[in-house]
Amino acid sequence: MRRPPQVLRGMRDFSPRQMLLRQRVIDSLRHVFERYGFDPIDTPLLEYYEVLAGKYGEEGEKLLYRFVDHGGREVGLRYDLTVPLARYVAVHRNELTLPFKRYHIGPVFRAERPQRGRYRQFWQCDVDIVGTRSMLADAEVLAVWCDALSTLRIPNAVVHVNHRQLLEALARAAGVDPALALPVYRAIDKLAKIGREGVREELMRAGVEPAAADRVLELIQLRGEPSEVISVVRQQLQDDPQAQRALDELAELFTYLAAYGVPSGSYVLDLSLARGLDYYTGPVAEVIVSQPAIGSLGGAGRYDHLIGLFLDEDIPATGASLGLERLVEVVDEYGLLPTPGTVTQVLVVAVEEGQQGAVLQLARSLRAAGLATEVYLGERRDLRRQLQYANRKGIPLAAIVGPDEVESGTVTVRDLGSGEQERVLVEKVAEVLRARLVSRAGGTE
RNA sequence: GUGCCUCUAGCUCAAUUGGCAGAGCGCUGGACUGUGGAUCCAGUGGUUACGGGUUCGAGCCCCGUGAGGCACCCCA
Repeated sequence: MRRPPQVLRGMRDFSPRQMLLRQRVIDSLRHVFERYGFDPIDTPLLEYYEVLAGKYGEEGEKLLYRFVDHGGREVGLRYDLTVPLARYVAVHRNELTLPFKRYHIGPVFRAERPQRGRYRQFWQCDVDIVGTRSMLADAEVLAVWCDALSTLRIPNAVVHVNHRQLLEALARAAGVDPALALPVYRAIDKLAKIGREGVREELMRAGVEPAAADRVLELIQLRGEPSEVISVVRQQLQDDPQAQRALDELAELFTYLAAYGVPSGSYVLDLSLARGLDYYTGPVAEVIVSQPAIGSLGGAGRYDHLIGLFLDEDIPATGASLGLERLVEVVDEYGLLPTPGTVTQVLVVAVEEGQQGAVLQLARSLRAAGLATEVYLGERRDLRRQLQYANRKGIPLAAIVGPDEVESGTVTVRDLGSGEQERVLVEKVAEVLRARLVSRAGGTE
């Protein structure tokens, strides 16, 4: 037997069932996004390499797919949807009414080593608000996030919030130049994974004095009800004006978040949260889910100077991203969205070859009535084979036409799930099928 | 990008110290000429991921490549 070719590392095919599930998740997200007035946009998968270069930090840069096209252009596959948005805003600046709210759902590429929930091609689902510094925008983006997560009924998802400038204040508290603070952030971010002592060791290794390390540890261990954490940190960092400003912003953000009606249990202020992407400037957030050990479902944050890299003018922006594959992983794990293996709702079958004409005619009228209708196209069309096809494919209903039915102007409707069967007049078939589909859907929920 | 583990039929997995490559499920046909999913019977299944090496002999040992997984790094 001939060996079929493999797909590229970190890239996958999707079966009909998988695609139907992915589409359902995407549909839910789209509906949530649109309910807040975000409009869709799309951008090319390929950008000039220059557009992407220097936006993601040293580590991110290595993961960029980069090549020269046949015209000798240096190009790159998009790494996220945020930088393309910034480029889009720069290009279409004069057509946009600010604040500009858009959502964007599509594939991005990172040349990483694949793992569960981590692929080289994956989909991001982003909402962003461009053109306002107001914390109202940051709050709205997080409110949309929480709405999306609860719409999908994702269990145990918690939004961890922090502030970039608070992180820098921590680095200062540790006696490290903010510009050289990367190892400190890295250590801080591992708190949940390696624990207090682990972080302490790593801070020391980064050259932090023991006393400063203890002070940092004390701060990052604060987590929980935002207003309480904020007041404690406010005292601890009272000599740091930048930290005070960040705390003001966070206080405002959390006030709005509550006003948006986001349940207080779905987010925490977590001073140990660090995010790697270079472009973040203000509040940052991450959705973390405990159950499938998949890490974060999404990242969010304010980036007030990214768009300015493409323009003379600096335009502030904030946004949030969800990873489709990781959402689907959770949805799968908990069976949150039972998905059929086919879109087909009805198979119209002929008992004998003589009824084939009647079958095609019935199929046509069922399609006109809006039902996803199939006829069996195989060469051997005995009844058994056709029902077997319906069963294997997961088609819920069959409409059977035989000599008796033709003679009496009826159709036999068979429910493949229950095995129930009834004879109905041709004119009523669509109605009866629809009723059965509804009761099925109602029954399985 | 670094380290470790894995790869046997479409799927899930067996195969003694290196000695003829197996089972269940699936699939095909039949028991069943107007009824799928149950049961029974029969049949179909393989370059052991790919390429090389050692050996009288390799699924098993060695090297390389590819893919998957775990950790690191980083992140969605």
